[in-house]
Amino acid sequence: MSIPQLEKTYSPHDVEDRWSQRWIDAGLFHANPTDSGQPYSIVIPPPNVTGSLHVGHALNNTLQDILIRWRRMQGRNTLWMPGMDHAGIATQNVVERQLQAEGTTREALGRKAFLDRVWQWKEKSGGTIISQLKRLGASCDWDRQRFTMDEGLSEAVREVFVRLHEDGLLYRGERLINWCPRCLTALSDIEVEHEEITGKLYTIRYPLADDPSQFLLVATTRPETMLGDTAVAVHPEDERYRHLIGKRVRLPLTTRTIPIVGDSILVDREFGTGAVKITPAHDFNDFEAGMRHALPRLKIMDIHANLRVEGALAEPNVMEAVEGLSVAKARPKIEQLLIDQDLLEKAEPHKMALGKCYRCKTVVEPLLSDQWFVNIKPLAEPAIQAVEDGRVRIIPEAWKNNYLGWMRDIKDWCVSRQIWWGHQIPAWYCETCYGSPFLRRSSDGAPLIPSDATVIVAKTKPGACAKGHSDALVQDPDVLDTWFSSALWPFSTLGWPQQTAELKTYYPTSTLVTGLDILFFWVARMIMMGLKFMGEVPFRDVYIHALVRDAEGQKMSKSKGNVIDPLHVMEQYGTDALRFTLAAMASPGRFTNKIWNAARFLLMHLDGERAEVTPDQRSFPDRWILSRLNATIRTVTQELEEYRFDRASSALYQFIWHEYCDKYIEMIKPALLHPFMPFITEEIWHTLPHEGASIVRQPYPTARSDWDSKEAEEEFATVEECVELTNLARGILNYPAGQRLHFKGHAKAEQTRSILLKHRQLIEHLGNIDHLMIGTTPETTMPHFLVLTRGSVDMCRTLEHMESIDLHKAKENVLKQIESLKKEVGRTQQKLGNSEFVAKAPPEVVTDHQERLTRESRMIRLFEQALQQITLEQRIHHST
RNA sequence: GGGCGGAUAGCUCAAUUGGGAGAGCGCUGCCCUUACAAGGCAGAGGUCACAGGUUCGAUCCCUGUUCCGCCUACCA
Repeated sequence: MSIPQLEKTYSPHDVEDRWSQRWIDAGLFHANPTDSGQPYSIVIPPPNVTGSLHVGHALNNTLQDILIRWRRMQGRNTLWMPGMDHAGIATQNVVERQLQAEGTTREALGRKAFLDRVWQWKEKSGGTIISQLKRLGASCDWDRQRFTMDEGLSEAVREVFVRLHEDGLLYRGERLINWCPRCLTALSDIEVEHEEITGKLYTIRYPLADDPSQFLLVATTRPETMLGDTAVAVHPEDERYRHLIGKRVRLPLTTRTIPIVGDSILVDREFGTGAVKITPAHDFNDFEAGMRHALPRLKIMDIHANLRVEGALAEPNVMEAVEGLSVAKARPKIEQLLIDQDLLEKAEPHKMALGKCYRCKTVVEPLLSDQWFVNIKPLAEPAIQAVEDGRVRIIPEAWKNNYLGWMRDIKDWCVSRQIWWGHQIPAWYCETCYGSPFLRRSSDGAPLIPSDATVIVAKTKPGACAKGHSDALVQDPDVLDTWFSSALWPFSTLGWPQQTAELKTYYPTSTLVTGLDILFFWVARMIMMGLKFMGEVPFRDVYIHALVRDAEGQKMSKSKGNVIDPLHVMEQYGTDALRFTLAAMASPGRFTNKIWNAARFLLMHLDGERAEVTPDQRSFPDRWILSRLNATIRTVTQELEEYRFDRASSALYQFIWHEYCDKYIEMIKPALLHPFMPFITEEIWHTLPHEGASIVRQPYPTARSDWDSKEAEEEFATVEECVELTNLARGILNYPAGQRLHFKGHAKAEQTRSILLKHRQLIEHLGNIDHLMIGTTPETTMPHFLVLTRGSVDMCRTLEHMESIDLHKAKENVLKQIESLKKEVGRTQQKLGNSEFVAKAPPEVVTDHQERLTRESRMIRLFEQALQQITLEQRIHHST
């Protein structure tokens, strides 16, 4: 039977398309809870339904796939659960932009029609990233794909919401929250990005009410909010201001007076003037201070962050100047008005942090509104414990402290969002009980539920309220934070709240693979929710991988235009090349071709029947490479256990390229490499003699002790030493690379001599040697030999073909060698001359230095002889 | 402001318990040697950020400094 041959170069595209489809058709990635094998499961970090594959996804999913394929080949009952996230704000933004292009808005469409529209979009083009993940070779169980807005997962969301509420871990209330004036929704604390900017610190004169000739100097970075001031605070122990506490100041630009209060928490005596204005409705600290002093909250901004100062009793010209303006536009107006009234003491440059929406980078404003919050401390406590006692391992461990620090200082989680795309909050209010219809929000017509309306939380719409009214129940118009549903992902995807076989088999999952950027957004919340609702951690190991950065170390982002498109890399070099590069952080392209050609070479030489041969019947090169293969199997397996993808890949690279390709070309074992490079290994595996339908389910190689061969490895080391010495001699004497030469080898020990005799032909072949003589004494007789030494062997080089070498250059090379050797000898001698070193260093270190000295000295002597020989040759050469 | 991590070859990074620092890419030179020029062989290139300390000996341990990154924070 003829053996199929490979094409001259590897063509990734055909191979990848073919195998992707066959793997899926054959159901090779499908997991079954009743299958044998210890379960191994991973839930995918669900990509946004709007997303497309970027290099971060490629890295994240490559690493997961390596783990999954490896464990599957090890015979584990392996599940990789795929799916997508509905990404509330991001997705809503996408569809709203489409509407804008069509000249309409979501408000014009109405909630129902808008949501239909989003679903339509999702069905049509929402799954781009899934097909891209398939192209990456991700061996997910695609039959089980989930979406956070699926009915099952939505049920889980409602269940969790109701139970949290029953347990007093969820409440609704009016608080100051982070508000994005562009997305028109509340954000949680961690959805705000802080950016350091240089603003101005304004010092403003607030006249005392009972003596307007006297001023209290107040420092602020946000002068426009002064219209909402309801007090000024000083430190109660500050001698400068103590006597003013209880008095009032006239609030500039308004007709109001406000009290001076003493507050040791808010006021830092060292900063600014030591007096600070309090604006409880527009600043988080001031909100707290306002509570302490029972101050009124005066709202002066609308949801677009435009000034609405009706209630502020602003002076008419002030009102006229700033009403309806954005913060950015109002600030210089206020500054000018203060200057006009001679109330601005100074304005100095000042560094400060500015909060921006992580989705759209709009400046967020603290805004007073009714929102839903998760009472997080009782959930955080067990989640801290789980990491502290190691039920969840964070790898690398350096991030553990990061997690613990954040969790210990965690704040209540604002989970309501004022958008439409998402899980609508399962809470109802009775307008009949309330006594009047709820107001309609001006922006979108949704009901504006007052803080004091009685709330009914239930999984489905109740038939009637507690008092039996059934005709005017209104559902909360808000939806939940996207991360609320993704926090449930490890168990909601497995069927919870139903007690499914999947849940029983695959929960807790084995490993979570993610980037650091969502440690708090997602990982921490999954741990909290998993412990609360499953009574067990959601995963054993969290592996946190690096974020992919560009040449300047910047995060990649579309707006910076510094993204590497993984699809482009796959196009150019193939998927396996991308995967291996990401795993190893090596450079792309070459490795696949190397493997391809090694396999090609093998196939050219494969013929006849292949019988199983025991190791001791094998040839020397066979025994050596098997022993090295064994070592590689052990290393790769060990490194994968420890999530050292980089070291595992470099071990594979080292073995395949340098040991297998460079030194041994007679056989191949692609299976070990399969998890890293699934396509090319599958393709090669099928051309090789094999049993079974796919490499995907082949047993992962394990080291077998009968392949270990210390003798073969030692013998090969000697062979290599000889070859390296001949190469060195070639280099020094600058012979052309291809020229075949004579050498004479001398072994210092009888055992080494027999190795040389045994492998004479191999050395001749690898060293491109015409004839290797093996002598008993090194030939140092002038003028015929150059002798080099290393470890156990001397190599003598007959000085022949002198016409083809540059003697002058050779001399230079030898002198250079001598020079550097002498330097080393000097250092070694100095050390050995130090009596303290000899006395205190461990004996083996001293011995090592002595041996080094002997070796180095001998090499100098040999090179000096060589120098004489060359000089002599030069003379002969000249005289002829 | 606080915390964490980092600074090693031109670039990206290794070096597990303190005893002459390595790889990949890039660079230089020589080779199209029938598996592979996306290749082979050889080579150059490092005050291990800086200053002290401990030690016979420090890239490694300790202290301080500088610079960079990330997280976090209410100096208005």
